[in-house]
Amino acid sequence: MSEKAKPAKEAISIPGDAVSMPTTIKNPERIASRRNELIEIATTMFLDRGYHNTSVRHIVRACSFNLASLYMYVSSKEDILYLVAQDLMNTIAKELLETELDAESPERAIQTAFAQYCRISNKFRRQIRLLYREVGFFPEESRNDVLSTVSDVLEFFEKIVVQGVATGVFKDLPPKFVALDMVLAAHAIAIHTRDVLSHTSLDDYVAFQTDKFLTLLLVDESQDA
Amino acid sequence: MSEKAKPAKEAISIPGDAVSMPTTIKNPERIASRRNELIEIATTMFLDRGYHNTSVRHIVRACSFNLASLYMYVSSKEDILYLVAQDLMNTIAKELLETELDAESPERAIQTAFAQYCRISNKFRRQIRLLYREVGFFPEESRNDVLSTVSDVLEFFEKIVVQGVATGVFKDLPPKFVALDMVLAAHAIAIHTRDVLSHTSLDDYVAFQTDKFLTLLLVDESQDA
Amino acid sequence: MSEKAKPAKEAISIPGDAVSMPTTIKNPERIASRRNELIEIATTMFLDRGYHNTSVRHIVRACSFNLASLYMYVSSKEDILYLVAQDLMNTIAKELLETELDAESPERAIQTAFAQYCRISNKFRRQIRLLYREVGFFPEESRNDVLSTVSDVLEFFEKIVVQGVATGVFKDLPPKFVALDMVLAAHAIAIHTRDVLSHTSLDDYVAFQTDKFLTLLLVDESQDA
Amino acid sequence: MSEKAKPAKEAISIPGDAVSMPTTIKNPERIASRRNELIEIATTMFLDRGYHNTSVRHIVRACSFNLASLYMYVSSKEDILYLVAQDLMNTIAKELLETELDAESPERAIQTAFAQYCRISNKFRRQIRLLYREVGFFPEESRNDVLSTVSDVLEFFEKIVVQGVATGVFKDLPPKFVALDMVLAAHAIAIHTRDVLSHTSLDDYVAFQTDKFLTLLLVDESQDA
DNA sequence: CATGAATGAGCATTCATTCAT
DNA sequence: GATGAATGAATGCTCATTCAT
Repeated sequence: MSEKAKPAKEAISIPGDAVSMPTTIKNPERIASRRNELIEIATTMFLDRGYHNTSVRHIVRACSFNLASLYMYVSSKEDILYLVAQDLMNTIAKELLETELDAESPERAIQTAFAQYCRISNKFRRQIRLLYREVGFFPEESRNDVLSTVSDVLEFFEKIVVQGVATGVFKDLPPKFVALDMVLAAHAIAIHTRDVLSHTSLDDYVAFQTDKFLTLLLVDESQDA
Repeated sequence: MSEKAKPAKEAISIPGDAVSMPTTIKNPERIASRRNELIEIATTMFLDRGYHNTSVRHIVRACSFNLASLYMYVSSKEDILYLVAQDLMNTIAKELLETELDAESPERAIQTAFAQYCRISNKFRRQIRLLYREVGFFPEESRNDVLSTVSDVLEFFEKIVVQGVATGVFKDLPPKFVALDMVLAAHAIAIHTRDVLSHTSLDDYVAFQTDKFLTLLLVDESQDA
Repeated sequence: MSEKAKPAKEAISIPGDAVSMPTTIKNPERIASRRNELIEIATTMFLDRGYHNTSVRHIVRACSFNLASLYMYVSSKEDILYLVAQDLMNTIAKELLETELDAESPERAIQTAFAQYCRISNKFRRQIRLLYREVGFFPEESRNDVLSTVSDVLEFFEKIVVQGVATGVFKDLPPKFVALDMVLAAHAIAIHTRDVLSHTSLDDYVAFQTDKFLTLLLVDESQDA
Repeated sequence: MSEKAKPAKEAISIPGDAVSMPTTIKNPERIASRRNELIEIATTMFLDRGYHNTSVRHIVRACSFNLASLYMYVSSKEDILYLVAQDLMNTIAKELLETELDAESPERAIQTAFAQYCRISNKFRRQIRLLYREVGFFPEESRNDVLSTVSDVLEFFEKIVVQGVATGVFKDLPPKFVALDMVLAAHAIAIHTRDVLSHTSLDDYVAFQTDKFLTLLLVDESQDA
């Protein structure tokens, strides 16, 4: 590499590029920056008013470019939703998947991971609500793409369970169901905020759920003693 | 009650009456029948095409009355959604609340109630999805009204847990959280159909969840002996 | 018929009714009057600027109703063109078909009919140009419908030729081709106005063409004697 | 001519040069080649989708240069249509004008010329339809320019007639009208394809028309015998 | 009480064209 | 000369809602 080479070139990730979203624009950095602006603005608006109550005009009014330009970076309103959803899922999943787990103890791994995902669910409450609401309107392909990130999250928990079972620390319960249970318990913070938080604190809820999962998973505790 | 009073008066329940939904129409039976027709027709359409892709014109085309008349019985498109949501929640809650439970055994009561609610969630998958999606857009008052029925469902489970704890059959776990867990586990059938049903049957899922809840709730049987 | 009956009821002809152009409007007279207004205004504009350069907004600005109302009487911009084309063709064909012909003499019938159609073609020059231009853009069904009126015109001439041939006054030439020739010669006044009128008068042109057709058609008179 | 002058200078004919079509570009060969590329590509598209349904973007996507460059060689979308129309007319006229005629016999000349133009009209059906449709929208100057080529075609026939009349082979009919008749009869193959071809073959039509014109033109055949 | 007809405001999208580089 | 990117203005059409009758 020469010193003058743009070393961060690889760092530019173009939103929507994964699933081939066609553009006449040549400069990838420009695409990235325009789409990112779009994502930021549209996310807020979709969160505030919902996808269907937000017009493209409304979005673009808050952008640094104009309506016709918008259509140089996305090819439909749905594309914007897709961009937003993908970004949301990525942010959420990334924050979870970066969590450092205790490789020695599945028990502690579960505790850490679940606590982390609860924290994330709490932080991204509205985003998760948006995803629950609007992903259903996606066409096949995009929906699958977005849901694949949900699968990543599920797998993250699944793997911990599988490892726990493999090392004899956890009972032999179906890992998929256990993982789903955990994800749901965390999502409930976003989706059923009232029911979760009206009577106690978030910490209490997380503590209860953690206890529950460990009780279920850990092999006979009485024998541990 | 005057002699001239219509004795069946109580039998007429006017949809939407709970939460003030103003009308200039005097005859309550007319209101009830019009609104019921509306609910029936709109429900199908919202389920098929979604709320936002269904136009008021489209709805009214299938009704026995006309567009202008519709606005004598509801005051906006949102009102129709509210009517539909309320009806859906009532149907679902009613079907659960009618379940006959074994008053003697909280264990069997839980089994019955949970199995029943899973059956309901499976039967009303699309309806539950519709509710999850659209209720968030309701204004305060209507949302609370619809969600109060969710509370009824939660309480139904809560009471069983409370009773089980009271009779010493169940461990002393927070009943609200346990109830929420159960409701979520059932809703997952509707909301996360793929994840729940792709690898096993509904029965397996229900069995797993039932086991889980009983394991959690029942006081250590081995020590009882 | 009672005296109070609306005797002219049958007289209301709804433009576009022949080919089923759906409407939510119930009152047929209203449909007729709205569509007629539309036809009158759109015809002028299509004539002035062409179909593609005339926007629905532009048309409706000159109407007594508004954009949304327009779409209660037609279902697309194309429908307007169809209405206009149909009306043009009907006007033209009607004016021709009403011509009283000398039933005794095919020779005089041809003279009268052709002269009349030349007069019409001259009067409706721009309309004929419009039809030539835009009919090609119609979808199958409407095009056939409009072209069927052209066939009526062709048949009008064809019948005269056939009768002339049958009575031995005309030579046995293919009537379809002869009729087409006549129609084309008349249309040329509209389509090739420059070439037709730049060097002589319309009368000269008509006289030339009439002579031509009679020369072609009439069986050798000199030999008859 | 200087020695350095490009000797083939005269060979480069710049499309659109006849009628002032301004350009900032200096190199005439470049203009010619760009415009020719444009003509080739746009012709296909106009033929396939019509002028109004073809966007400048669509055209340029198939070109070797880009949108902004296009506007260095033409100054509007209409210019492209003009270029195309001019080229179409030239191609058609050239193919006719190259026809070798029997200088001795006006009769055979007419036969050959008309047959040839019918062949051309059949070959270029869609092109002729395009011209009929769109030329009317041209502004004065360009229309005249395009129509002057039509005049060339008319004159081609006119001259034969004039010569026939001059040599006493043809009757003294107005040559302009006869020529127009012939051109129209040929164009009918393109414009009234259905009516011309639905009942017989092209050859029959041409034969009929040829007979017709000869019957009209040739001086008293009975006396020839 | 019912309804036929109307409408203002809005929608997503596309266009021909221009200009800074 | 070439081109990537931008943009103002318009397009056809639909919507929820209202009123005169």
